[in-house]
Formats: sequence, structure tokens, C-alpha cells
Amino acid sequence: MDFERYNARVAEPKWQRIWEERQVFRASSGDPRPKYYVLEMFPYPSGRIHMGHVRNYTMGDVIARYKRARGFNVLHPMGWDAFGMPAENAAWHNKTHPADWTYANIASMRAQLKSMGLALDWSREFATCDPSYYKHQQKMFLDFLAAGLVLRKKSKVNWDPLDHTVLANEQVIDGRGWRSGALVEQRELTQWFFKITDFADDLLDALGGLPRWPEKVRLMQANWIGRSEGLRIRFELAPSPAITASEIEVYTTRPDTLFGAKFLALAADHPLAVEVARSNPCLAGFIAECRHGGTSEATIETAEKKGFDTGLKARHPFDRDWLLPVYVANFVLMDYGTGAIFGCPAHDQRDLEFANAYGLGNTPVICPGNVDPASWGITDTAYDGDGILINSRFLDGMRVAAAKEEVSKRLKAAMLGKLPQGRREIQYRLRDWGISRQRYWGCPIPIIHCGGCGMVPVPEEQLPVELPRDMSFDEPGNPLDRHPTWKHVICPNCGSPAQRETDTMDTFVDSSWYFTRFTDPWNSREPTTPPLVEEWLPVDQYIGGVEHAILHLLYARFFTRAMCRTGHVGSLKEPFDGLFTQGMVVHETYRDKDGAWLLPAEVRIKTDESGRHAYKADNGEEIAIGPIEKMSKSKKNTVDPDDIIGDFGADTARWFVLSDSPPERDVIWSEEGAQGAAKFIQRLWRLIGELASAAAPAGSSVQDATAAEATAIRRVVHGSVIQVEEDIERLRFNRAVAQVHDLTNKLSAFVGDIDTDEIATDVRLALQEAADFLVLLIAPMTPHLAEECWAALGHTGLAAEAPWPAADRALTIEDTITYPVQVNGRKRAELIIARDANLAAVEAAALALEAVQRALERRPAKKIIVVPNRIINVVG
RNA sequence: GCGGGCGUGGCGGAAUUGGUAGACGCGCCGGAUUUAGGUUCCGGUGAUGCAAAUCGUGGGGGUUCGAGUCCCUUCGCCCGCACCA
Repeated sequence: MDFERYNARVAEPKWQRIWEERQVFRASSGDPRPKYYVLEMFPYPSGRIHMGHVRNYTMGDVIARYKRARGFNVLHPMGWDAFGMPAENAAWHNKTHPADWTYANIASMRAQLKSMGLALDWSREFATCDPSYYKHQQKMFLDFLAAGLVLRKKSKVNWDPLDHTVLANEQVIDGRGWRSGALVEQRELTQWFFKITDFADDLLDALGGLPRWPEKVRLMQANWIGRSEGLRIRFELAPSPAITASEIEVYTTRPDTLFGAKFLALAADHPLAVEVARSNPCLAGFIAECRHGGTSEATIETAEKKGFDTGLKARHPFDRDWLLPVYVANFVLMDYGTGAIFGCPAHDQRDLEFANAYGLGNTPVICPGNVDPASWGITDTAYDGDGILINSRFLDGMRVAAAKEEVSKRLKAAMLGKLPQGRREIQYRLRDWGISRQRYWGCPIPIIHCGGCGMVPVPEEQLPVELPRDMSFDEPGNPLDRHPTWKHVICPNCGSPAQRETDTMDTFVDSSWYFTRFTDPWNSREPTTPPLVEEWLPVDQYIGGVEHAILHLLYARFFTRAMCRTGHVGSLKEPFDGLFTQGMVVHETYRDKDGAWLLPAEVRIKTDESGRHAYKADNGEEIAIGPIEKMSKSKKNTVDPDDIIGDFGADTARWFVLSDSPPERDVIWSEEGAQGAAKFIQRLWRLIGELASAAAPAGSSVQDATAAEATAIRRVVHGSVIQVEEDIERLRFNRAVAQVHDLTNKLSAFVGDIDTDEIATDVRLALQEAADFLVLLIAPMTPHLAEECWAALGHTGLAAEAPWPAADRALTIEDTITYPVQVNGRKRAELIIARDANLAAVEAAALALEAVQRALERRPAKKIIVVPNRIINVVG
């Protein structure tokens, strides 16, 4: 065997072929081993994989391979999140059909992923744009509809008045349509919604049962759901010719501040505002102004607080003679609460700014507990903390919580008309999930609109409703709507002419259940096979970017509940037991003297004592090294995984992305680092060769290794196994890498010290074990190299199928302990003493040390603290 | 504004969760091998100091035998969410 140079270019495809031929990574159900489901968020087939994919899939692969070695029946599948806008954009730009574009991308990305040597069960692969996938999604839509989990209602969209098309938020650039440049308007469309709010409480409460999720993600979801407990309060209106209504209902979480109220404010779309506007052109103008500028939060955010006095007056619920002005305000949202608020400037910052702008007054009603009420007055910023009620009649002297109770109690007792004035209510920030998209490249919504029968579900035997193939994409708008024949159908109910729904589903729907489909992608009749879902799910380890912390993960959790209710997932409640959100791959940026971005490949880096310098590769001109940023085409700071794999091999790329940075943080890709990883691959190969030539032949027993040298070697090796094991279990891949480096250094030193002519048999045996264990340790991370080494060491099976090395913990315990000895908290000496020495002996030995005596200046110690097996501190 | 996080050598980062600060890697310095470069191997590398030693985890204070870790305070940076009543 030639250990001169490891040739990844030859070895990697060879082992990939062998794994595939032997179907090593195919998972099967009904296996007696415990199951383990590893899943990385499946990729959008954009065309090429990027380093972020490499990092994501390498992490999952390490876990999959490690768990397999630990005796688990591992499911590690791959698929494609294949519907989406980029395919339609490509169709528009390049005149390619979205399907052709998508499937070509899938083909090239599949080849790229395969070149990474991932331990995937490719037999379960699917793309969400396959009719054989979306057929089941349509079935589930109908099941959800039947179960009352789907509704139709109006919602606002970004409308491009020139292109006559709905725009996604990302298609709105500075308030204008990305293609037409026209000013975007808000328009109401009737759309399909999933009733995610039905599960708001459960989705919130169940977060507590997800200890293996990052705290951060659970918090983000909790904030997104945004549960708040408050009170609906009905205010009587003073009679006015402009309106027919006699009251306004507001929602508040701060009923305690009711005596600090200075005004009421309505959303621009509030029915009462609209009604008053009919007889008030100025107000109508203001409302139109509020509607301008799109729906996106960013635009609202920057807007200045504006209002318009309707002239209406509302009576304070506790004092009929106290009249409050009613405004329409741009900061009140129609979608939240009742679309109307009462404003208390003293204790809400927005209300304060509004009241100041319109001179509406300010009366503080809550005084912080540690402040004398006599000295407490109007403040520059609203005070929203706890305290004692003041200026509030019967509430005076109460704390906030008690005042809330009291107001609630009294308003529930007070009647307005025939109903109580106040009603407790829990509100959520979470809104129902609008899934209608006016696009072609998505899953068609299986509904037929019939003039006589209304909305008719497409009968199950007619599914899938397939996307028509003959399309033109040279005009804006929804291509499906323009198709000459597709939407014209016969009503399945009454047989008269009817029309298909031409909206397609949000692509988040596709990714909300794919993890269940992987458990039985061959089921052509049903979306899932519930017993198989129950066998494999929940996903034990899910890995992906933190950018999906809210929407995707929340939708998937909703879908699991909805599928549970409709009988598709057995008793499964939560889809992902363990979640890990990995950081990005980032890279330096380079700009030449004209400010043009340069690719890393066009740059040479030199480092000396004065630091790093970058030079243009072609003419040597020095260029500026810019900040380290997320890899992006626009800044040209990208590295193509294909180039790295082609130059150094997949194992080098895998090793690099696992090294250095903790996986949840960003990792900086650098050319030096990639070189370093490649060198280390070669070093491992050479070390295995050296170990092999000194070692006993494979298959010999190590049981009788007794020489001190052999024990020392085994102690190091077994200790490393324990460390790497722990690091992989805890997803601390950077530490596992460091541990392997460390073991490599130590084994190199051993081999270097050994006189190869005179090696005791038990040392040979220890070295043989060291070689085997080292190979198995690196196998999850650099699987191709591991196979090559495994074969070179004389094993007949595959490293990928070998069990994880069994560490002997007893071996790692030495009979002596080396204590650091501190005097007054400062390390002065080391004490080597028998592990079984008693406390008095340890203390005496520590005090007897010359360095300790010197540090104590020969005076007696006041106190001595011995932390068993850890440290000794002498107090002088 | 609210919520969360972070701050350790030239750089990425370790630190047994209150117990030897700087593991491991990158870079750099010196040496060996080499015609040379690269590779490889050996040694060094927090600061000051000839040394003994002293200082050192953004700053200040505290708790403790002992603090990078806990508490208070302050400065700086990053991320998430938001006119959500």
C-alpha cells in the first residue's frame, strides 16, 4: 500500500460508487434497532450548491454517520423545495419553462451533493413540484377544508397597477414594482387562508416541551404568536349626523390607564372612519393617503405619526360627561384587536407622540412605586412600568394588576345597550396564514368555482390538478389565469360550465409536511402512511438556517397539528424534537482601486509581520481587503464548492466547514484555512501509514497489552474517543476537530519516538488499535479518507458500516493525580500524588512543597482547600 | 422602543459549567531537509522582563479560599421583532 499521497480525486468517486452499489445508507422500516431521523432543511434548486449548503449538509451527515455507527437505524433523506418565484423569473428572462429550469437545476445540484459523499438515502428523493407530491398536498388541502381549517377572506396585497399583478414584498423596491417601476398600491383580494390561529395557544404552550430547540428560536416564535390578555371596552358615542353607529369598541391591554385617556383613535380602514369620510372629503383624503405606500411594515415603520379628527366625541365609560375626541390615526392597525384604541399619552410612547402633535393633553395615572406621588408629573417618555394608581378616582392607591381587575369587573357589570361595556379577551399577534398566490409555479388549489354551486372541491379521483405545460411567460400577471383552456371546466356537482381556481399555494405549504412524506414517499394513494410517520417521527435532529426560525418552523408545527386532526400523522404532535440553527459561511471582500469587487480567485494574499495584504493575481497591484460578509454574488466573495472539491476533495471541504467556528456561529472561509484542511487530510493519511507499518496485523487481540508505553498510547486514544463522542453528541464539531488534531499530534510523537526495530508486541497491538480507532473517529467527518485508510489497514468491511469504537473508561483513569497547587488563588506548584491518597496526606504533601513554602514565606497556612481530583488552594 | 446575544492573543476560537486562562487551528519567527519555492519535520509564539517575577479575558466595583464564568454598574458591537394598543 502506498502511503505517499492520498489522491482524493480518485478515492472519493470510488467510495461513493461502492456506498451506492451496496445501498449502505438505505433506511428501512421495521428494523429492530432504535430509529434516528436526521434532516437538513431541503434546498431550493436554484442551480448550484453554495458553501452554506456544504456546511448544513456536512453537519447533518456527521450526525447521520455517527448515529449509524452507534447502532441506530438512521433515516437521512434528501429532496427539493422546488416551487417558487425564481423559476418563473427565469422563465420570463430566459424563455425557459419553469419545469425545465427546475429539473435541470435539480440534476446538477444532485450531482454536486453526491460529490460531497453524503450518507443519504437517495431512494426517497422527491421534488415538491412533482405531481406525485403535490397531488397529496391538494388532498390535504381538501381534508383541511372539510375539517374547517381553511377559510376565505379578504386581505391586502401589493398591487402593481401597470403590470396588473400582485407583488411579493421582495418585488416591491422603494414602494415601486420591480418590473414596471409603478407606484405600488394596496388592494384587497379574496384569498385562501389556513386557520393557524386556531392553534395559537397550543403552538405557544407546546414550545415549553421543546427543550432541544434553541432558546432563541422558541422566544422568537413566542413573540411572533404574541399572546396578550386584555379587555374590549365599548365607548358610547355622542350623537352625530355623520354616522349611524352609537358606539366604538376598543381593545386594550392597559384598562388600568383608563382615567389617563385623552383620545380614541381608529384605523384608516375602520368602518366608522369610512362612514364619516363619506360626508367629509378631507378625511377621505387622509384615509387614501394612509393606504398609499404599500402594506410592508418597513414603510409603516418610517412613517411619522399622523391623525385626523373625525369630529366625533366618545363618552368615557366611567363618566358620561367626559367626552374624548375620536381621531383616525395611521399607527392603528385594522388587523389587530378591534381596529380602535383609546390613547393614554402618559403611559404609551406612541400615544404620547400623537397627543403632543395634536395638543391632546397628558395626565399621569401611574406613579412608580419608589417615587412620591406628589413629585410625580408629566414625563418626557411614557412610563410603562408597574406602580400605584393616581388621578384615577376609585382606582387611586391600587397597583396596576389590581386596577386592571377592578376596571374589568366594573365594566363587565356596567351595561351599554343590552350588553356589558367590557369583555375580557385574549388577542394574538399571529394572523391566519394566507396561502393564495397569483402565480404559475406552485401547487394548484383544487377548487372549482361554479355559478350555481359556489365553491366545489375537485373530486379526489380527479387529483392531481396538474399545472398545464403549454404556457407563455412573456406577459405579467398570473399565467394560469390567462391560459386559454385550463381554467374552463365542468362543475363536478351540477355539470354546468365552471372555472378552476387559478391561485396556487404559497411554497411554504410544500415545505410544511415534506418531512412526513420522506417516511413513505412511495405511497401513491395517500400523502402519508400514518404508522410509518409514527415509526420515524419526530425528526430527532433538524438542521437549518436561523432565517427559518419563525415562518417555516411555525407552519410545519401547524401542519403537524392539522394533519393530526385529519388523520395523516397518527398521534404525532410536534415534528422536530431537536433543532439546530447553523451560522453562515462568510468571506472577506476585495475591491481594487476603482472600487470594483474581485473574486477570491483573482486575489493573492500575503501575510507578514505587518498583517495581511491582498494583491491582484494578474498584475500584483495591492488592493483593499474589505469587511467579512455573507457570501454573495454581488460582492463576489463567493467560493464555489465544485472548485474546492475539484482541487482538494470533498473531505477537505467537509473538514474545513466543521473546523474552527462553533457551528451556530458564522464560519469564515479562507484560502489558508482550505489549504490547511487539505494538508491535514494528507497528514492523517501519512500517520495511518506510519501506524500501520509499526502495528500488528489487523485482527490481532489487544487484550494483553501491558507495557507502560502501550498503556500510555491506549489511554490517549480511548480518551480521545470519549471526547469526540461527547463533542459530536453535543454538535460541537469544532471541538471534535480539535480533538482529532490533538490525537494526531500525540500519535505522531509516539510513532516518532519508537524504535521500529524493537517494538514490543503489546505496543504493536496498541498502535494497531490506535490506527483503527483514529480512522473510525474521522469517518463521520471525512468518510472517503476513512474508507481508504480502513481498507489499507486490512479490514474487509466498510468503515461506514463499522461500529463506533468502544472506549474503555477505566483505561483513562490514572492511578496518580496531578494537582495544581495554588497559594492565595495563584498557581505555585504541581503535586503528583496517588489517586487513593487520603485528604490529610494530600494536604501535608501540598504544604511540604518547596514552592508553596516559599510563597507562604515560611509562615503557617491559615486554611487549605482540596477539591478532590481537581485543585488545591492554600490560604496564607 | 421591546426581546435576545456577544466582548478572551495578530486572527478563528478553547476553558471539565466557580477550580492551572489561551486547548486546537490559522498566521508569524527560528532551525533542519531542498538547487530554489512549495511540501515535510523540529522548536518558539498573550504582554513586560536578562531572570525571578509581575500584569492579563472591554472599563469600574462586589461576592468567594478561588471569577473569563456569578452579582451590580458602565462602554461597545451584533441579531431578532415591532407603530400589536
